[in-house]
Amino acid sequence: MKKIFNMSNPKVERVLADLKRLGYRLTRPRQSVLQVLMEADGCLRPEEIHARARRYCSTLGLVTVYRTLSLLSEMDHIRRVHREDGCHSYARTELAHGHHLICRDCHQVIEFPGLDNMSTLIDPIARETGFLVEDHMLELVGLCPVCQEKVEA
Amino acid sequence: MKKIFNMSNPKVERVLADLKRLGYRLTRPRQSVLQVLMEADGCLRPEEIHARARRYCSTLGLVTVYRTLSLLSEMDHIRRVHREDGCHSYARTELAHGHHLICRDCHQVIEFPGLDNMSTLIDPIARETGFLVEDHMLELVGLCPVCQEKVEA
DNA sequence: GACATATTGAAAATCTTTTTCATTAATAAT
DNA sequence: ATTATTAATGAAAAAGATTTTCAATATGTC
Repeated sequence: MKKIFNMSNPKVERVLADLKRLGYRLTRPRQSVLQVLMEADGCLRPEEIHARARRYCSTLGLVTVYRTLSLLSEMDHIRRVHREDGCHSYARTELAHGHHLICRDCHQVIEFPGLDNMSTLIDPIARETGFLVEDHMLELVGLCPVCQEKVEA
Repeated sequence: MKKIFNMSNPKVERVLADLKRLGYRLTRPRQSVLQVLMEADGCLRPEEIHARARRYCSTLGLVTVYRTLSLLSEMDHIRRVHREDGCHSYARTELAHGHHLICRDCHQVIEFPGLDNMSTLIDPIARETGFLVEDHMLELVGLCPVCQEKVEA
């Protein structure tokens, strides 16, 4: 299938090429979910992704959204973010990589650097405890500047 | 109601006193859940807590486990820990406080210090982004020494 | 364009967690 | 101790999120 969007987004292109490379089909439902994820500047819940992606593929089912999220996660093009309520959100790896700052009001996600500091934090702990640390998750939750004003107003 | 355990656990005692102070009743179901949480050295899922606490209170329902977990969380005697699969586990605050190191195999939780380092990590980020950081969550996931050997064996 | 089959959507199933509500039991008053 | 008050409980049902099943569909290949 040909691409369904006229204005090609380089991020989308890259993932499509990768899907193709691995032998996956470039279906309309997949492209619609991908497009939504790549044009978003924050993390989205499966339900939100479904709603938005329907604008590009009206027959899209929620199940396919889950399946696509799972596929894209495995390929590490998106990352799963844990929400306080126990559900999950997803954001493109670029945003979710490393650590993130999540606005509890607008759900905007900002990535921040600090990976170097992390290993200085983690290494001594690993040494002391004998743990083999395979992964770490740091999430800061708070209010972004815009939502702070909303609260004050 | 009188305490249901002969050997009193000081951690349990302290929470019971606090419950009493706040006007909550010291019921057998509550005491059984509390006992399980305070004698555990790791984090447990509601289902596991239910299974274990039934040994002390055979009529205990899962619903009451959830209600008690929610109450004890609010009182900050236990903390909720996010699991990779999206479910939650609970551990007494003593264990869960600050940051934790979770063994992905045996689910043991080890607390580690490093809170001081955290604010040196967080403060500059808050300054740069304008975010009001209200909470942070750092979880390290890996293999504890015992489970590392199990894998190698 | 036709074929083989990966992918899809809908419905049903799972699983965790919450809500509802009549019953039970802890506490305080007697 | 007995009784009254009402917080707390358990069972069942509801609510959500996510996964599985399966027949129908659409993609990439020949």
